[in-house]
Amino acid sequence: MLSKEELVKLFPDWEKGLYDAVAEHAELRTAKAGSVLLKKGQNIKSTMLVVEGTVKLFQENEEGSEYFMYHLNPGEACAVTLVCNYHLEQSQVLAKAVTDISYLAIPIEFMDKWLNEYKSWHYFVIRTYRNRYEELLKTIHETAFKNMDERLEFYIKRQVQQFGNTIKLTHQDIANDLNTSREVISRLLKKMENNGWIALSRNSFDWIKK
Amino acid sequence: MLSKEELVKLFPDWEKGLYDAVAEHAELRTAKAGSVLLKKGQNIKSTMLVVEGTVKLFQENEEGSEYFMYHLNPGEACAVTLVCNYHLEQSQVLAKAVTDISYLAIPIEFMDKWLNEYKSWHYFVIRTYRNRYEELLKTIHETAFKNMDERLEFYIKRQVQQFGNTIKLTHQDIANDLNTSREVISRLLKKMENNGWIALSRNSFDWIKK
DNA sequence: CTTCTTGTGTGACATATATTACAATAAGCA
DNA sequence: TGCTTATTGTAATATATGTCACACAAGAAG
Repeated sequence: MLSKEELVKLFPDWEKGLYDAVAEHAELRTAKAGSVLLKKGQNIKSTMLVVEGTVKLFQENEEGSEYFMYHLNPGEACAVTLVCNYHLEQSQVLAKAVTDISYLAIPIEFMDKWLNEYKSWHYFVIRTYRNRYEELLKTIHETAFKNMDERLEFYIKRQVQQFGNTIKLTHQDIANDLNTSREVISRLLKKMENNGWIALSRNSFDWIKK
Repeated sequence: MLSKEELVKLFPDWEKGLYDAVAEHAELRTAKAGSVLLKKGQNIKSTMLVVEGTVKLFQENEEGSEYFMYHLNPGEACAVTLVCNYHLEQSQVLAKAVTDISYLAIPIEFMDKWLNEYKSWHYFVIRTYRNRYEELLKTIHETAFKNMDERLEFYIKRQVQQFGNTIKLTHQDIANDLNTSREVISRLLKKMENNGWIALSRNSFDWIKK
């Protein structure tokens, strides 16, 4: 398990007893970059709190296409797994590790209990939902109003904010995240390069726009 | 104000003191069908709990285009206005009355206070966020993966669920909600009529598919 | 070095949706 | 009643995106 100091660093607003409860009942797990943490339709058995690395959240459709929604970073929780006490809830989303990650897994039976016992947990849950709700609003805004060139630009900027100016993704990766085809992304990236926004190479490119 | 009985009916899971607090501090307001309750960018001064009628929530873009996300019904709250205590938060969404409505307006200074004092309010806030989060997921699913014909079908079905088989909207209304053009909607509705799904008339149509 | 696999570039074409233009009709009102 | 306006129908055309086909290049594997 993590030391109390590490927990405090990641989750600064919790109360004392909550750190102890987490230390006692959470399991520290790791996952390799690219691995699937939660599938759509899967029964939720535990809550996930990110400790290290980055997680990507997707909407998934019937044919298995994925649509990128937002990132989860250390200190953040997967909203969908936070409140699923009563109902045997199934996940509506797909979660994947982008990098190698470690996370705390807490059996969902504690969720209801902790909501009752720890005010700071309650606030944590609300803050998590609020933040994710706002991320979804942004995603809807892009998807509903913008053309692919602008959506790609927004997507790249999110990547830059997460990982820095070098984006280590293939055109196919991006196409999957935006639910379009590789050719469309290749063409638009080429246009961005001509505009001096990016420098293309194989398997990656750099955001160089000032 | 509403009687305690009416409050209990609308919000069955609250604790005793919360009904009293609401009775004391909430203001019962009304608004005409079509009126704007909350604009994007507007400072949030009070929380809205729907008492009667239906409210529509939109995403709004820079040019003032609107994109329909979901309905709010009696007993439901506008998520974005629920947690905005600290920051002088601005609304990210647009809310409009679909029908004549009445609602409870509670000054936001009580939000933080009540979170501290009433466990049932805390649960109410979490449940609200969770439900709205799930509505947004559905909206993203439609927008990201489906073509306009399927999105229109989904849209109509939501209307039917809300208001029954007769949909009192012009083609232009629907086009605005789906961020497309009137002609597209007219063509698709005509196709649905040919398929025997709907019966068109002026200013309204009926869902007749079995 | 050669071969194979994966990623990228690009043209041609198909399709979905957006835009423009205009006619026809029902509803509302003077 | 007749005029006016809002709504609907529909064709022609433009644009954005999706699909197919194929060439070529960079790395990986042998």
